[in-house]
Amino acid sequence: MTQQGDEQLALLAGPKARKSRARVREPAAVAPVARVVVDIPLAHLDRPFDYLVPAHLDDAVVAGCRVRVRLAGRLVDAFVLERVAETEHDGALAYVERVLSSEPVLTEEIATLARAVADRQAGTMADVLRLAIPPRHAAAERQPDRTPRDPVIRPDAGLWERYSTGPAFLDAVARSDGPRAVWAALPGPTWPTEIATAVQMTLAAGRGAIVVVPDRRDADSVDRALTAALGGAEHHVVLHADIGPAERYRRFLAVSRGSVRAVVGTRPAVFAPVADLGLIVVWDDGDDSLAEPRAPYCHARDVAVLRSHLTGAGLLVCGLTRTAEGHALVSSGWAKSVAASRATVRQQAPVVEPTGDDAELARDPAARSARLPSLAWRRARDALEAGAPVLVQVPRRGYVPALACTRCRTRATCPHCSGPLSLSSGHAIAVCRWCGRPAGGWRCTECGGSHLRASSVGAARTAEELGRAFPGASVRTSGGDTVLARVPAKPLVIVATPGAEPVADGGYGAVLLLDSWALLARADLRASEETLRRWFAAAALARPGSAGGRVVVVADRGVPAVQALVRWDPVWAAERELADRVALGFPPAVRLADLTGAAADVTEFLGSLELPTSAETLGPVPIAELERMVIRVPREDGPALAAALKSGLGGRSARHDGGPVRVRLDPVDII
DNA sequence: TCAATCCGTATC
DNA sequence: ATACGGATTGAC
Repeated sequence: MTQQGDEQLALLAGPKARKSRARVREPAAVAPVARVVVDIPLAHLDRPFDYLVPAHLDDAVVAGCRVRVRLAGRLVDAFVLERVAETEHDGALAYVERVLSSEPVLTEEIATLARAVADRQAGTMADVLRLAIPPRHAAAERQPDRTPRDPVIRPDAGLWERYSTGPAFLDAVARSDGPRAVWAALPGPTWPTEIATAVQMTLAAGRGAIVVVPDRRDADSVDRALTAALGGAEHHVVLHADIGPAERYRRFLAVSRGSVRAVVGTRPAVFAPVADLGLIVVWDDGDDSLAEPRAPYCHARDVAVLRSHLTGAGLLVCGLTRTAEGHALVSSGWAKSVAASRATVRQQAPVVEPTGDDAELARDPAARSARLPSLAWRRARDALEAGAPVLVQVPRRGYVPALACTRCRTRATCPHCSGPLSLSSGHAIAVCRWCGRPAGGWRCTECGGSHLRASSVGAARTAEELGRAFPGASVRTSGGDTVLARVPAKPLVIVATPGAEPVADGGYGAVLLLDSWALLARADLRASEETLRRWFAAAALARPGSAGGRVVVVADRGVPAVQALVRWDPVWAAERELADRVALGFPPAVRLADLTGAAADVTEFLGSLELPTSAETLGPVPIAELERMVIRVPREDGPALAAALKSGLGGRSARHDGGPVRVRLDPVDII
């Protein structure tokens, strides 16, 4: 049947074409059908297609390799999922046109994972594979493999003994039990070493490990710790954008060919084809960098959860703070909590002192002009006099102001859907950024106040202003393009934006957290969690309280985020955050879909969906020239929601009607 | 009656 | 996307 098609083609094409195609193809004798996934980002083509393997490509077409096939008349790239004996397709099969490389870059495990991620996100497998498999670089394939050498394993579980359930977790890793844990790391610079120990244990058990981190800086820290733990740099690879395409593919091959069993890297590393995976670590899962900004908009933590679920690999979701999503894994019973006892925390954490921003300003005139509260100024001066560096965290510019109660400063939320309220310029009445309803007659849920104001976004104090407050100390800034990695144990003032705080040798004597309102008042559902993340990241660089480490946070003592910092209790904060999200109907307690596009397109698309009966639609909200609708379903209906969206998108792209509608599930930045 | 064009559908 | 088939339209 299939040969027929080929002969017909030859006849119709006439002598000229026959000349260029001298060879009449015939299918391979064994398993002549290649099931492929085509690299086309169209929802309705997101399924396997069968092609015949011509006899002359029999050896070259292997499961997982890249090929070129003809689909609807044009040549497209595809990955071979498997070779099978028969097709279920009714029509004639076309032949595989070309083999780009026989390198099996798509393993069965990653194919299954990519399918699951696409299904969860209402996206296509092709989009996921574009993240998971780097572009080919022929030269790298020709390079000989490194011969794997067993790493020197000298497990040192000491650091993990500081956590009550830490040793149990490591034991389970060593037994290849696939333990799942959510770990709140103690402050200080040891977390990369603790992660390296867990990786070491995994390798010692004969399994592979992946560590996913938000950025290059963290990748470098874990890289150093792994090099130290494994007795050399040859037992692991580092994956991030800065290494370039050729090197990226070379390292990918080292993993897929099995010469390296440990990987540390940014977002895409969660898809690394590590064989016999024993552990996935996701560090600092609250960082936005772990969320894919383009389709399929997946979050590395969620991918890791799926991968752990599909393969039985262990999972360690961790950070100095804990996200509501991380805590949900604990509260559902799927993962265990790993945290230090209160006594250990008191030993390791710095002393945190809040001071209101309306508190007494420092008497020193220079400190006054920098608007430094007296307490902050005194703590910094004491540290500098003791010869220790001081870290000042200032926020980046450009936060969208939200509305808050004038009386008690509680952030104003929509009475209808609990979305954040905002005032757009020229409008007197506050409007919900989620459902678009005007919030007339608003009342504060905390104090009953009825007046709103835009939370002021304090301008970041300049380094010069702060420098004048501490004559004699030199001031350095870290942020933007100039990020410092380390600073010496000298009386320096370091002004840094969140995420750019350098590590100080021996720790900072004092850490000042300024402009907290700018952080807490962000028009973002995750404002509180994010603020805490940034505070903990900076505060963790201070010396322990017993060694004189002090943290001053300019914020109201009564704010829960401040309490969490003072008590150094990220688990308590996460419990609270999750409870709030359950009460308000936010992820991860529910699943949200964000549909954004031209108003008519969004309306039409929404109308075409066969949503689960539990679905609640919110909106529309104008977003620039476009419009946003939000669909909310209970968590258990998440798969049904994703399936409905996928099928709706499939219909749309098949009929190519209407303009583009962007569909994101549980987007991190929804406001 | 036939060609040109439009629309809908499948793409292996 | 793009290619194809069947329906539809319009000119002779």
